[in-house]
Amino acid sequence: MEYKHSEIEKKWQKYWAENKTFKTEIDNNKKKYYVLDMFPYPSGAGLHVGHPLGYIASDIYARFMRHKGFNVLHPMGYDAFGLPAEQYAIQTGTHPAITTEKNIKRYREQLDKIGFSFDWDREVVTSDPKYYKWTQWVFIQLFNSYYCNQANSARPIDELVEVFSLQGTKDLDLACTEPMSFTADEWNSKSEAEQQEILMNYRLAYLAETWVNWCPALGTVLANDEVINGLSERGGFPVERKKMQQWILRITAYAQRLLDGLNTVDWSESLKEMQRNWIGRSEGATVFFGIENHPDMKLEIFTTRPDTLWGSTFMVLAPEHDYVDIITKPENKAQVEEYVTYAKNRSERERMTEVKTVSGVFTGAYGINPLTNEKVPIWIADYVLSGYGTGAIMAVPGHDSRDFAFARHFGLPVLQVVCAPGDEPKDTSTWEESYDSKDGVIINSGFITGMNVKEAISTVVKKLEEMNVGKGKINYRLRDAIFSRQRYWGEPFPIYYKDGIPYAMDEKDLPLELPEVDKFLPTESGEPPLARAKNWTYKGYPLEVNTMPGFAGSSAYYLRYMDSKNNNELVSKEAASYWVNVDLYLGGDEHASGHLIYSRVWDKFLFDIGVAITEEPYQKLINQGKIQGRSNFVYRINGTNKYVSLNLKNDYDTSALHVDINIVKNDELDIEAFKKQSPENASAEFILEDGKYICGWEIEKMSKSKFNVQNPDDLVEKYGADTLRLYEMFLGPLESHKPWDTNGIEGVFRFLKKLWRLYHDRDNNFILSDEEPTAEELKVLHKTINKVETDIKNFSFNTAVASFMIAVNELSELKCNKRKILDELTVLISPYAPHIAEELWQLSGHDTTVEYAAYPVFDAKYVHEDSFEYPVSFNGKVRFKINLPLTLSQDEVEKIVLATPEAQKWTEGKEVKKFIFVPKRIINIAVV
RNA sequence: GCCCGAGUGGCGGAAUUGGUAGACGCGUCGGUCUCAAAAACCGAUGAGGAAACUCGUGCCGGUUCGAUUCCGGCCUCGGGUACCA
Repeated sequence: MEYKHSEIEKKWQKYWAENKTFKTEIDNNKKKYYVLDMFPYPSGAGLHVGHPLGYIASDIYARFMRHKGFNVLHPMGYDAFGLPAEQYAIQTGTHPAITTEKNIKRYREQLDKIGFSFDWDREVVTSDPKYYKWTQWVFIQLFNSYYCNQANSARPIDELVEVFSLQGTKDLDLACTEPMSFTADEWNSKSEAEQQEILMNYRLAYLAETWVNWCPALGTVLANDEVINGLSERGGFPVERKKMQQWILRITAYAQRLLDGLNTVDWSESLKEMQRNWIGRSEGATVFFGIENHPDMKLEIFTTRPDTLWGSTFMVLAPEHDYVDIITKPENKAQVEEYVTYAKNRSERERMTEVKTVSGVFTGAYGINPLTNEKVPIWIADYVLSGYGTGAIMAVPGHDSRDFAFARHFGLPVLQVVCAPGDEPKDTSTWEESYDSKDGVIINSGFITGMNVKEAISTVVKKLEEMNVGKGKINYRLRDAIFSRQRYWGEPFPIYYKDGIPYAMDEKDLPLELPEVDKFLPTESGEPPLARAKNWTYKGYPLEVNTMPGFAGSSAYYLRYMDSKNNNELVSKEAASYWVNVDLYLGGDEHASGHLIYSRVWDKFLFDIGVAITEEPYQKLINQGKIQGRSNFVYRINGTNKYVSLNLKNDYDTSALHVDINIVKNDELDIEAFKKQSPENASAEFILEDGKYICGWEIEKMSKSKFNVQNPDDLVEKYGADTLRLYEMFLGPLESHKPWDTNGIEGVFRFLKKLWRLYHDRDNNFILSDEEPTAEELKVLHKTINKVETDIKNFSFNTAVASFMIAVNELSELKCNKRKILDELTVLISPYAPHIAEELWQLSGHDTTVEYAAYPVFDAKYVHEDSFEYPVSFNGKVRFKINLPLTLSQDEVEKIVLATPEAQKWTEGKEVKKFIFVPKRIINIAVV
């Protein structure tokens, strides 16, 4: 009568491993399906129950699709480069490779216990030279490429060299750092060093001096997505702006394609929106203003509202703008310098928190509006950012809230040039806010007066272009990605310096392995740790001492899984053509502006150079919710060693203390276990309610210090992997964030015991009846099959678990232990609880015939007792039995079924809305 | 501020295109078995009411024979983002 989960689970895990049950090969007779999890960073803390949530869901889907006859690729690996192992190395001297290997081993043990159907033969580890050889290879390709805006594709840099030597920059539209223009003759007369410097302006991986996010505490620079509110994402340390020479990826070249691609993928609307915001496309125009007393200079500004040119009453430069020194009048110099110094010394964080403070200073200079020839004062203010647009704006206080606040603060004039539809122009001195809306009619604006805003914008842009004082322009918020880290534990750059000029290593010399160093710290002169390595040279030239950032190794790993053992190519044409891209990708939404952007850029680049087959790497993406911690508290009466139960604590003066959730069950404290925890606890006294000590609880982040970390191994040991799998799914919708709470796990465990008992007698002998199931029993089965399949397809894994429970309850009530029911039930449940399913399947023997049952759905009227009618859909009572290949989709099955004489006879004269198909015997579980 | 998302019993959460709100599980209460406990099983469990019945899906209003679902206006809580011109 006993369900021995640990015996069963060990047996099947061993069987799967020994038989390589889940090993996947290219099979052109089967349709492919690629299920991928975001691979984990193997941290020293091991897995907690939050990690497997997504893995369980993807495993269920992978197993389900295998049953459906697909050739499923479901790999796993490790994102193994990262800060924690390096910081541990700095503290202890242990090489990060050793720490990483140890952690990976632990992760693997933990993962294996949960019974995942990963093809471990395809495992990748980003810190393995065999793997990062290809990360370095991609970097070389990026270095050797430029982006042609006309072709909208990356191209080999050699091609550009040839073009330059023939026509210079004439007729070219290239993604670049700074616009350049030169003739073929000029190019040809330049030295090697000069030419290389120019090429750097166009390479997709380039070296440049820029403002970076420098984190002194971590001793490295960070990418924009690694900085949150002015603090480092990892560790929460302050981040400063600093000008440094860094490797950068020209991801902005792909901005538009990143945006367009979002329309072709099946991602959640919120995630797509996050990416759209991060890319931040805005359409507008650049306009050249004249500068009084500087006839040879033009001040370029960017605006999204060229229609408001007549309403511009002043201009603003960012404090870092190059023109500040040049145009400032001598009498304003002192004030301007003071302001620039003030602005420079404000940290990013201060600047962010003091957004509402208006500050600025007048330069004494005037700009000249190219359309109106009006003179407008030029100010300096830090609400204009040097990094966006041109670092200079024309201020239109009447129609921009920030300009409005500035104008009011400094008493600058406000003009109205747009009028709300159906409204009369109003005296701007009475305005309390600007009219920012684009819905309106232009007034007081020369030749565009009377037009609507949209019309006016295009008319002005046309005019600006005619007059050669501006042009239409699209700006993106997206910035190029800083790609250097001053760290040891990352991929070395395959770059060496000859006379200070960077060159890519020969591909055949890859991988460039990480060198040994005596310490994992920067050198005394502040150079990155790799500068400590002896003989860190290539062909006698010094090698790059920075390493690549965390996102390097994770940007193309999905391609590598397709062909992970291939030592000659990142991925073979054959493998890439068969597997194409990821059909289902599961992971957290914290990667929206990092990994999921970089990875898409790499894929597009690899597509451009003919390695990847599609432009989008991840077709469908699901963000599983984070599992939060649920802490338990005990209440100690202040100044005593007495603890009072939750509902009585208001009668006392108490302090809440975290208590280890592992000694609390359903919020009831295990007093004996508590006493054993420490000598102090041993003498504790308790004030109980109803003979129990009830703990309080709160939702917090899962962390060791809060004693609320739930380790999956303990649960697997106690309840088994099948219970854990079912319970994690049962917890709630996959995508919502939810606290971990073991309060309900017993219910799921009970369900599995019940399932086991359905086919076992009191002495734990397997019992099975060969009788034909009754109509009632079949109804239970088919209802469940239908519901569970629909749920899995909708990724509604929690409701599917409920259906299993209902089915087993009903079958228990019917005392049904029929073979036919068991066979199908086992297959159905196996994605969720594979171990028990395998065991029951084996005990019962199997049958692999495939048969579809088709239920026509038609409209009918339901007559309510209150005598009104409403339409409903009913499942038809007639059903078809047709033997068809498993690989067919529902649509294909429908087509075939509808063509049969049987179906035509039945559907005659009836309005059949759709058919529901239930594949009966699905497939042998283990041996795929 | 802006952009998303969500508010349903004591708790986690269910409810095809509007159609018996609260599936399933936890907890609680009662019972069976037992010397007893554990395990297991059975029953009850949104609120009020003896009952018939009434009220109930954040709040207010609307559409409808009928609204958790659709529309308008608010409130609250999450998440993202932030002087992007």
